[in-house]
Amino acid sequence: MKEGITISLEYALLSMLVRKPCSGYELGQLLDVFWQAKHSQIYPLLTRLEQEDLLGYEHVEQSGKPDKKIYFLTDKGREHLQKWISKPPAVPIQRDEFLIKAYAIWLTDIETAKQLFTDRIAAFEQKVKYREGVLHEMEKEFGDKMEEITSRHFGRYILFQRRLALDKEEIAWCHWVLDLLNKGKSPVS
Amino acid sequence: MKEGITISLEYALLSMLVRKPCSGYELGQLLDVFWQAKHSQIYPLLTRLEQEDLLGYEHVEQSGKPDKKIYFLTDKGREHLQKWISKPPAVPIQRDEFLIKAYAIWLTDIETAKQLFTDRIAAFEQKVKYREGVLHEMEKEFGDKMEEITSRHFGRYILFQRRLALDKEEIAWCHWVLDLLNKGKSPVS
DNA sequence: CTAGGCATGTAACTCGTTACATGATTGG
DNA sequence: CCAATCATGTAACGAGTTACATGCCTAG
Repeated sequence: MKEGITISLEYALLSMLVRKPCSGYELGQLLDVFWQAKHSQIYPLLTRLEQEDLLGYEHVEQSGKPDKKIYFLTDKGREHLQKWISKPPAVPIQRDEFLIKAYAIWLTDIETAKQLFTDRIAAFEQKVKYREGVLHEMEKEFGDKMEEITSRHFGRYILFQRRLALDKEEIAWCHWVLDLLNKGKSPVS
Repeated sequence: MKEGITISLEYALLSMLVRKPCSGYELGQLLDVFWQAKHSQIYPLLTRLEQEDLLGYEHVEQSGKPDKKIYFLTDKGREHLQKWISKPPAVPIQRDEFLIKAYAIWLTDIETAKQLFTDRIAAFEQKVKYREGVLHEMEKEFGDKMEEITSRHFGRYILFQRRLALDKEEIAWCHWVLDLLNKGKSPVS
């Protein structure tokens, strides 16, 4: 009893920690590529996973900064994660307010519409820059070793490549929409 | 007081209904392009929005099928939505278990990894087919009228184009990963 | 004859966010 | 001096899911 309360975040944490030990704080940041969670959800969950012996931790004292707990995966945790991977994944969900606004964009004037899309482009260009930076760092550090499935950096590498491609596609789409908006505006033909 | 409890789903419903009146059941299906919600969340919300005079509804009797309520947007609802559109959208979130599995894929054997990605491709090819079908229907029905921002179908059109492009990009990425997996496997060089 | 689609609703629960709480250090 | 970063935690609430409930019709 009490077992089996799933929670995908649980596996998200395990999959991060199997690559390298992290503090809860660090996990909150790294998680962002494929899952979003606030620290208020992460910390209690880490405590629970530690109590279930899926994780262990080491207390690290720091000078000038608060102390931290570095969590690592136990053998039990590794097995737990491994068994889960081959099971069929749940259907993906995406919640993006921008898309609702885009759906109802015909209600607004062209200027407001353009503003929304140019802001979107700016935001995504920031992301692209950041992803490219991370990928550049990874390449410097690991070379094409991470292109091998046996590398513990393989997963992170392919996910950053995916996000990058998707973000670029989103930008391209925004430009396409902006072109449509401009076409409608011009009083030519 | 009591005002301002946000909920993006509220605006998702309004933006659907401003295009055309729908039943709660229908909304649940149409919503899928940009927001996912179960009927147990939709029905009570529709009731609330109706009580707040943002929506009205008409009771429609059907033969062979259960009766239904066709909801429509009131002027107040339209204004409410319009005001919201120009405000900066919340940061998007995506939760996809597959990505967690992809992150930890290096833990598994190559066959399991391949299976995961080929299943993903199959699922997304289904989606692409469906989106293309919908776009085809839209083109037949409205022609390039929907490429104009003043058309009430503009939003739906651009969102389907977006989803289609993104799904295709996802498939391309999966193939790229499969290539990497095959490279590692072949005992050539 | 039974599984699935149409159609609406409520109750109980879990997942996830916001707000509260603390505190030292660094950069503008 | 104020904001941000590092670092961890709890409490209260809101958002979203699962399960319960009903009932008729159609296709395999």
